[in-house]
Amino acid sequence: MDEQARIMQALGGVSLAGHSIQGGMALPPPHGHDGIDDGRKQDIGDILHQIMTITDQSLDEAQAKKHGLNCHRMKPALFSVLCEIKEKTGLSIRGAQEEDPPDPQLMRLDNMLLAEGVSGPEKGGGSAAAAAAAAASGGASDNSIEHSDYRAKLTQIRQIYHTELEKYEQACNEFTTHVMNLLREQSRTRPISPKEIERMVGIIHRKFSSIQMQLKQSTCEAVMILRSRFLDARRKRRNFSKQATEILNEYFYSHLSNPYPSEEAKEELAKKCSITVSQGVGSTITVSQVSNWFGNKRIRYKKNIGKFQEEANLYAAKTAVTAAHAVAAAVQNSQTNSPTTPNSGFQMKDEEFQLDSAESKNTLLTNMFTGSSGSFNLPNSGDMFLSMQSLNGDSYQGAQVGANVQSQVDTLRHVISQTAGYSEALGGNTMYSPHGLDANGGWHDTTTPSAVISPTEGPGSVHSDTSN
DNA sequence: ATGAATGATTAAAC
DNA sequence: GTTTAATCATTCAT
Repeated sequence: MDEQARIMQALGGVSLAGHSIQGGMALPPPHGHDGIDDGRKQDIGDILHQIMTITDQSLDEAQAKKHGLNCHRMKPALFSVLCEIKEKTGLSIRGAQEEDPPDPQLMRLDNMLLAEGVSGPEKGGGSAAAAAAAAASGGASDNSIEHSDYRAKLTQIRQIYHTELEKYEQACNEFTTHVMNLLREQSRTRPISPKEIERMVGIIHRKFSSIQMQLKQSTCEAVMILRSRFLDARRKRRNFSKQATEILNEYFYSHLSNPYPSEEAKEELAKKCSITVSQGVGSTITVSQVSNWFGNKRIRYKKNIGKFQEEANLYAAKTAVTAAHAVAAAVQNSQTNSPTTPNSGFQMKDEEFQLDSAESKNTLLTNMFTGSSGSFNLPNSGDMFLSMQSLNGDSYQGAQVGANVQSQVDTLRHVISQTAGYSEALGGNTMYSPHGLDANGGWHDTTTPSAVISPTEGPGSVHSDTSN
């Protein structure tokens, strides 16, 4: 009967997933031993000794001894004596220790695991299914794509938790069965009431549930760590790629008078930024990230305009090239083409000037406006600004090119105004307020005349709907 | 190591 | 819902 051996092994210590059950698991000593006077009868002493040591014997030995024990002539007498003693000592389970009070900490852990979706009903199948589902719905919701990684990891934890829990449960049942068998067997040689067995089972279950609590505890910890690492995105903040920042800055400085991109514009910016960065490790940039960026940018720009002047000039000049080119194209177009078909001229590919004239025009414009020496003062910046405005508002009113150019007017305006105030700002006086910012520091509503919606856009531009 | 830059979060206001 | 202002936490540059 190898069951005996297995019980012995089980009693020696149960090892589960690294946790070993030690101490407290041993069977309680048979009751009433200390009630017997020493050396009452040699036979009894022998039998007791055999009972005590039977578990140490090998299988065959034990089998033989047990047989001998059961056939011993004194056995019935000893049994009744043991029964009597046991009754007298009255150790027969008092109160059965009431039902274990629900441990508040255990309840807390249970609740948390349930709330985290670790111990609750399985939703979404396996980890792969969950991840796939998250990825599938990613296009619709930013949340799920952001948290798909988190969910995958959570499912992992959940799986580990469940398998471990099952293992514990199984081991607990196995162990209980073994102990019960052992006790039943022993009940033939010593008196054991069903109550006692019940109590033993209770003890075993308590031991195992304390181990389960450890498991729950560590699972909770794991979930907490996961939470803090994944849900708090600040922990894994990555800087945007150079290109993405450039795109965002371009938009910002070319819409300086009203740097509040519409939802649509944000989406487009996010798409653009994501495309340009798609190859790299850099995460795709979401609409909410664009919103964050603009929020940060606005407040930081406003807070310390001086610090952003260089950058502003850079981007303003950069887009000013586009604007200038657009204007030039428009002018040329209006001169050479029929005003009724301005589009054909305006849609002239940007690659042209980006290839052959971007460099020269860029430096030209930059030098012209900002003055490479840094001391160049634009005496008639206001005139230039006005001329620009009239260019846009009057000469081409009604023509769609004017609408398109409008979005660049901010840029030119900015370059001009920034240039005008450049030395002052560098001197530490940041009192000067650039166009688009009112005295209170708010972006006033520059009433852009019907020009905000541009039906024809250059390849590099983002749909700019400044209404709203 | 240290401070600046920067993306994200938060509360409060609209 | 969005925006502002303050703040946090990380990354980058020195």
